[in-house]
Amino acid sequence: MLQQQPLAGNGPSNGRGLGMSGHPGMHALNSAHQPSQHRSDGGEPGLEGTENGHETRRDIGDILQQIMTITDQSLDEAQAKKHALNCHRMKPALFSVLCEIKEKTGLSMRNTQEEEPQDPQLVRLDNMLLAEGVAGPEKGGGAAAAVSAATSSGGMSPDSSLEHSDYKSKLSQIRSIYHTELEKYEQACSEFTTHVMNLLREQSRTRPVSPREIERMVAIIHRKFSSIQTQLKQSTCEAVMILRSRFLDARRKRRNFSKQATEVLNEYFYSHLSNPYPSEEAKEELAKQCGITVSQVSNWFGNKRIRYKKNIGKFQEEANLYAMKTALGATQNEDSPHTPNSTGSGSFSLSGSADLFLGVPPMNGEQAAYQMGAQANGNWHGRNTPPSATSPRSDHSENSD
DNA sequence: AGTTATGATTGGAT
DNA sequence: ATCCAATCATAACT
Repeated sequence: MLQQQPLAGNGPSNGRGLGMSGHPGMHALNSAHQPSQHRSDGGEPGLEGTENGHETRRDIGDILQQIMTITDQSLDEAQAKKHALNCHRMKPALFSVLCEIKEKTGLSMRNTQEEEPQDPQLVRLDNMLLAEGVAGPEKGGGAAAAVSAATSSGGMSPDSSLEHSDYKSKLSQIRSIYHTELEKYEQACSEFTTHVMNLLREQSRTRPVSPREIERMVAIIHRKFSSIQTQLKQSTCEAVMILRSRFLDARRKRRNFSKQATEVLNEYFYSHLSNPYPSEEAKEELAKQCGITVSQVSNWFGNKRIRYKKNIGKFQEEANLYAMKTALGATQNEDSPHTPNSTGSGSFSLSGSADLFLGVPPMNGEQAAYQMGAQANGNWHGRNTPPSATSPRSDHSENSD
């Protein structure tokens, strides 16, 4: 490194070998391989000429030059050269000089305490995987907890154990993949680390490498590798999320509500036909009764309203049925219950109950009686809707699917 | 298989 | 935020 500074402004060198050939100080040395310059006595490129300081310096320069150009050589060449240099008499001296220089520049001590900031993303992924039961110590508990937590928010069907086991098996699949990949990763990481450490140890014979430095190098390697780890964790998280959405997205695995639940909902709907908009409390109550969520109740009423409105005729039978039920329930307390006659015209025997409105379905005659009842105090579907609500065929099929 | 029923979602309006 | 209307996706039925 101390040689590099003067080189900086030395443009026209060819780049390889750090442009050593252009160094003013090295210039003389460059010609050292000319046979006439060196080897004053036989083959030993040694310190023989102690009485001649000049020659010694040249020799050192020669060695340095060899070191610097070692990267330009083939592997075998370099290996041979390395060995030669290691056995060189000057080596210990040079080594100590390098150590000294290094000490002075303080490079070995710089940045020694670089606390790892613990990548927040990695932490988050770790937590997530832990929560999903993928990274945890034991399966079963974590996964089941995750599933039940998720289902509780999305409405649980009574017979979802099948889906749960399916989910669990898929999750454990992901889990095993994750673990094998993680293992592979760890193995590769440690392999590479030991490889680099060996290299460094090897190098420490020719250049000063403090154990601190090795430590740092290891840390750097780990940091680099951790991005791979992050990627693995991220894709695992994604897989889990996809799995979850696939299994928990009720839209994909739609289950009809239980008969009893639809019964309850329909009862409410038809007994509040004039204003079928349950309050928040009512929704909660209905949800509890039906074993579904409040939002499912809202969905149900939304669907019901629109479908009822669209084709009232179709729902007349159902409406009558529930009206009858309610009527029966309401008239049970009375002494003189009327016979609920569905064919009779105008059987308003149940007008006593709160919201009841029901007329009898005139099979062909549209919904005149109904609307009277329904609109009497609600008018909830009295908006300006397409006039022919009962004939949905009116719109030409424009399915561009 | 094709059709209907039905729960959920989406986009827009209020 | 809630509702409507259209639409999707699946269950249930024929």
